[in-house]
Parts: sequence; structure tokens; C-alpha cells
Amino acid sequence: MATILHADLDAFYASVEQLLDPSLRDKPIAVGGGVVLAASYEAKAFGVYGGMPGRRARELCPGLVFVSGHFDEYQRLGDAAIGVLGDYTPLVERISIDEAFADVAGCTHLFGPPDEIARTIRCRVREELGLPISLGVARTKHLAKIASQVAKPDGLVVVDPNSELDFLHGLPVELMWGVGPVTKARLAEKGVTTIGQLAETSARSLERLLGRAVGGKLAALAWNRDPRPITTRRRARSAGAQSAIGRKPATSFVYRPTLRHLADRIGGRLRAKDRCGRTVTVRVRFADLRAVTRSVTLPAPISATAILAEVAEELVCTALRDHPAEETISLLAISVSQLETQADLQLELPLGLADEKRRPGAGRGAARWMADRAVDAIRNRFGREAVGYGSVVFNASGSVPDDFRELAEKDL
DNA sequence: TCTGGGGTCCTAGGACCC
DNA sequence: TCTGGGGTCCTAGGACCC
Repeated sequence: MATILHADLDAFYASVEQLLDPSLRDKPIAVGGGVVLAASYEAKAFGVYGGMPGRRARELCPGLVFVSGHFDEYQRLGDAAIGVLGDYTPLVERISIDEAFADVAGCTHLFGPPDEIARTIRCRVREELGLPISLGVARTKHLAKIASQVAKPDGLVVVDPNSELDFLHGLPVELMWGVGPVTKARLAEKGVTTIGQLAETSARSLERLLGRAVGGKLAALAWNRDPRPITTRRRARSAGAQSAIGRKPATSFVYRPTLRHLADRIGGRLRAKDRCGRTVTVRVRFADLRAVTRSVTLPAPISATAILAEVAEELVCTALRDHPAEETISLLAISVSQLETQADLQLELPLGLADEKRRPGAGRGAARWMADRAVDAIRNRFGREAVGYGSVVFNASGSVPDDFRELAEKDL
């Protein structure tokens, strides 16, 4: 029986704005300013999409209305909508703020068949929250997700287990999970544009064309042979932060404060969940948008802001040394991976990069970690801006607001 | 007119070990 | 037809997702 539901709120941020301000309904709107964070369906009709520069969006859609976001409302309404799924089954796998899978196999005796549950959920989200939501119902997660995409906007598609391949094989390949612009183009070169054509291509030649993992996965998906179960909770495997900085000279006056700010954000998140990580990766993007990464795996995990910032700075230096012709950078990123759960009293030992000699500051790890904890405690009581380094300066520079960043953060 | 921010997973080559 | 082999960790890059 088809018991997997995939629920996806339509143009979520924009729909919330149209809900909060009725004068925006039926109008092309964009959340954001310098960059479009989300667009309503009316704006999408003009070719506006998330990530697009605001100026470009205005050109495409002269009547476009920009609104600054109500980020707290997104979180509240997203939670509430996914919570409706949770009224029917505990088997809910949340994918993002506006999207989730659910398996209703164990509750049909209480609430009726899956398609009826799906209709009820759509009605409830519409009536109780005022938001449009699309649902797909199928035997597998992948098919349910495709069904909800086909159902958009504000629709329901149920895939009968007896006609799964009829439904699937007529659709374009880019609807499949894992087929982005590059894979789509590679397939198109071989004349493959539909999932049906993909299914007729041998797994061997797909693996040759796309690599073992992607080729094998797509071959399985094309025949709907991918029975992945619902997983209710997975911990994050990495935590990172990035900042697009326009075009700035590649000097320490530019990257030092930026790295400090990024390290501060990441360190705070890690410490709040008693986590720490061994591998630090930085990304440096140059003026032409080409990017390089440098990483190091430390002998012991860290979460102290100052140490993270120092390690990141050394990595950025090596990246810049390797590209002496690059004089301008446009983005800096830090990510911490190989995460571990912290013992309750961590004595963080700054052991330095690989086999290099111990750096200045070695031996002060525990003191730094305690200083960070003190800052964390003050911020908990009085807010982020109460103490620390220039968050305000960064927010003023036209980048994305911190509230928006938090929406995308995964639970550590 | 040049494209935000937070994530996951895969690949390939090299080091190192047994 | 084919020069030893396999496992694990690390690093850099890339594709993709929301």
C-alpha cells in the first residue's frame, strides 16, 4: 500500500508574508532586498527565484514588491504545519523548515486510508494556519516527493502502486532527487531527458557516465526500487558559516575580522549543544567566483572561538599563498566536521596544525573555552549583541540577517 | 548583470599500515 | 592482456539539496 506522504509548503516564506499582509495577496512579491530569499508564485511567473540578485529581479518583474522577512513567523508556522503531520503518526522525517515525509502505515485503522489522511492534512493546514501545502502519496519516499512536486501548487497527487512506472516514466529527469543542472546536461547529451528513457539505459552505462554512486542510485530510482525508510532524527555531521563580502582585497584586514565573526557563530552553536569537531575547512572564493578549499584535521576536537578563528586564518593564508595572483576575494566560509559530543568538562588542548610546532596560545585552551562559555552565558541573558565582536557591523553591510541564517541551521 | 547561506554525499589521489 | 593487495584516514574538489 502507498503509505508514504511528502508534504511541502508552497513558496513558503512568500506565502507567510501574503498571509500576514492581505494586501500582498495575488501580487508578485519577494522576501529580501539585495538578494531574493524567496519569491511568490506570481513573481516566479516572471522568472524570479531564490538567490537571484534583487536588481535582476526588479528588471524581470517591474511590479515586484520587496518585503523584509518575518523570520520568527516562518519558524512558528513551519513547525505548526509539520506538527499537523505529527498528529497522525510519530514517523515524521523533517527535511527542512517547510518540508517533511511521514509514514502513515500504522495509523490507517484510526484515520482512514492514506489519501484521506492527506486530504485532511491539506484542509487543516489551510484552515488552521492559512497556508497552501502540496502533498504526494506513494509507496516510496522518492516517488512521494516527486508526486508532491507534480501536485504543486496547492495540490495532492496519489500514486497508485499498480501504475507507479506509468506515472514516473513520463516525467522529466530533473524531477528526480539527485539530478541537478550538470547531471541533466550529461544525460541530455546521451539523448536521455525523461525518467522512462533513463530507466531503459543500463545501470552500467549510467555508472560510466555519472559515477558509480549517482549512476547506480538513478538506475534504482528510475524503477522505483529504493525503499529507504523514514528516519526521524539524524544529528548534523558538520556546522559551518559563510559570508559573501562583495569584492574586497585579500588582506588580513579584510579576512581576519570576517573569520572571527564566522568562528564566533559556529563556536557558539557548537558549545550550545556540547559539541566540538576535529576537522576545520575554509573556503575562499575569488572575484571571478572560482573557489578553493583548505582543510586540516586536528589531533583533538575544538569548539573555542579563538582557536577556531586561528586555525581558519592559517588555512586561508595557505590558500592565498597557493594563489598569489588573486588579489580580490568575494566570500569566506568556515566549516567544522568530524563532530563529537563533548565531555561535560572539556579541557580543550590547542595542539596546533598537524606536526607543526605548537603555536602561540598553546596551553591557554581551557582558559579560552571558559571565556567563551562566559560570553555564551551573557548572550543567553542579554542577547547576542550584548557582548562580543562586531555582529552589528556585519549586519549593516547588507548581508543576510542572522535571523534568516538561523532558519537554515540544522540541529546539532 | 555577474549568484545568499546552511547543509549532505561522493570521488580521486596520496600517505600509511599490515 | 595486465606489473602485489587491501583497508583506513586525510585532503581537495564537485554536485546537489532546501
